[in-house]
Amino acid sequence: MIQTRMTKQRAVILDALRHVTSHPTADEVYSMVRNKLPHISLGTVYRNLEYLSSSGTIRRLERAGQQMRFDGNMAPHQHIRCQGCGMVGDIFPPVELPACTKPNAPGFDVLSVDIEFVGVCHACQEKRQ
Amino acid sequence: MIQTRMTKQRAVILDALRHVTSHPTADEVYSMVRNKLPHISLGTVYRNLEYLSSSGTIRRLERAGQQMRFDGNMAPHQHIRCQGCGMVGDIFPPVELPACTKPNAPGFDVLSVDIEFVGVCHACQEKRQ
DNA sequence: ATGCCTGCAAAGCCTTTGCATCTGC
DNA sequence: GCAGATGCAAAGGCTTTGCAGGCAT
Repeated sequence: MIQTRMTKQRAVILDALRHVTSHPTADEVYSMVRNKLPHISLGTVYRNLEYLSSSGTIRRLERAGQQMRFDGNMAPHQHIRCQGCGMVGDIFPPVELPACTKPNAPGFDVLSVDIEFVGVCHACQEKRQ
Repeated sequence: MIQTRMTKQRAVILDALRHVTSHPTADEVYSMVRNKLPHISLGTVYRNLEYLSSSGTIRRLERAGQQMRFDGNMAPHQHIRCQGCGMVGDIFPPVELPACTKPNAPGFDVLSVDIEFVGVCHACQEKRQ
């Protein structure tokens, strides 16, 4: 990617993500930034989220079957996802596998581990009672 | 869900998943079973995969912003996903977090951990050279 | 015989993309 | 000025769903 220009749209999107801990979806980012940029398009939001995440400025949380979510916090941490509503919370500090862990993965070169927790948020717990 | 009938379609889908270690996507399952049931519809495949996974007969792998994949192997194991092509391999035995691990997840009741590895499969390694 | 299940096709949802225009550098 | 970026809208890919008929129990 050759994109380098800090346009108004990109700056506002990045700023919005950094001032929030809610791990918003693309359309949530879209409505967040429309307060400041009423004419921004959803396509632009997607293009910037794609650029920012693949350049390592933000994190993309991707789970198939659900929407992608984005995180402006680059400090090392993990996530927990609510089984009921999909809401994502932060786990800090991150938990680690024992240092000596070597997964048995024939046919692959292991690059990294991805640890995510599954839980129920308080709002969804109340709904269940 | 009230579905209980072992239809020909459901039996063939389940059988196909159990005789394969490739973690196929829904459309891969579709083409696998069309050998035996040429007139099966993709909708039926999706409905059965949904039923079988939510009844705990098969596993649904939903991670990484790609298509859902399905796994007929219910023995405890983990997965590694190729960064390049999305292929999924098995990790056996599963690696574990230290028994005393308690993630700091304010606002959530933790239910489980989801550990997945990221790597590169041999085919994709050769492409990169 | 009943109502769960299927095939077909259309719709839904999220995301990507083509194109003309605009703008940061 | 020019290539990168935008807005708009259409298209794309995967998944779900409505409906009428079919089949397992």
